[in-house]
Amino acid sequence: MEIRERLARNLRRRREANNWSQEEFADRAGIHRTYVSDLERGRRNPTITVVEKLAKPFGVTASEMLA
Amino acid sequence: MEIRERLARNLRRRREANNWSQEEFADRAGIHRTYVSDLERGRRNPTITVVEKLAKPFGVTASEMLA
DNA sequence: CTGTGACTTTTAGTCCGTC
DNA sequence: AGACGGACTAAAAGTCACA
Repeated sequence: MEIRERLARNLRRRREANNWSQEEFADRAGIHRTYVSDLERGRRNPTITVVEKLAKPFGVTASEMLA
Repeated sequence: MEIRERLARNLRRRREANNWSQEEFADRAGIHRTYVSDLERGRRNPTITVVEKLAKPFGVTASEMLA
């Protein structure tokens, strides 16, 4: 699943760029810690509203998270 | 739900630009006709793999469908 | 051709952990 | 700090008959 990989890499890259742990990011994004872990490993197929939540702490759009 | 609206409009706009009925587009995308109807009215919260399916017939990326 | 309600199956997403 | 598992609930996937 190509697109999941792309999201996974974007997420991890941006989170590490901000020096946030998965847990800290999860809190900021309002999602669960274990879910962030799964997403970064491309194990999940999130909905677009979740992608929007992921985008918010970075101040980017959902579209950019999938680019 | 902001992002669902954005997807809905992009989808309808692009489908009509190609002069495809919902049914014809559904066939091309490999999803059900009524699901397309729901999506264009913002009634569904699709996963990113569905967004990818929607993007394919237009030859664009999933990211562009959410832009 | 498209909208809609109802429906069943599948999976998204949470929460408890351990390694 | 993060990977990973099990069990659970909420919601999405996917389809249909009919307006």
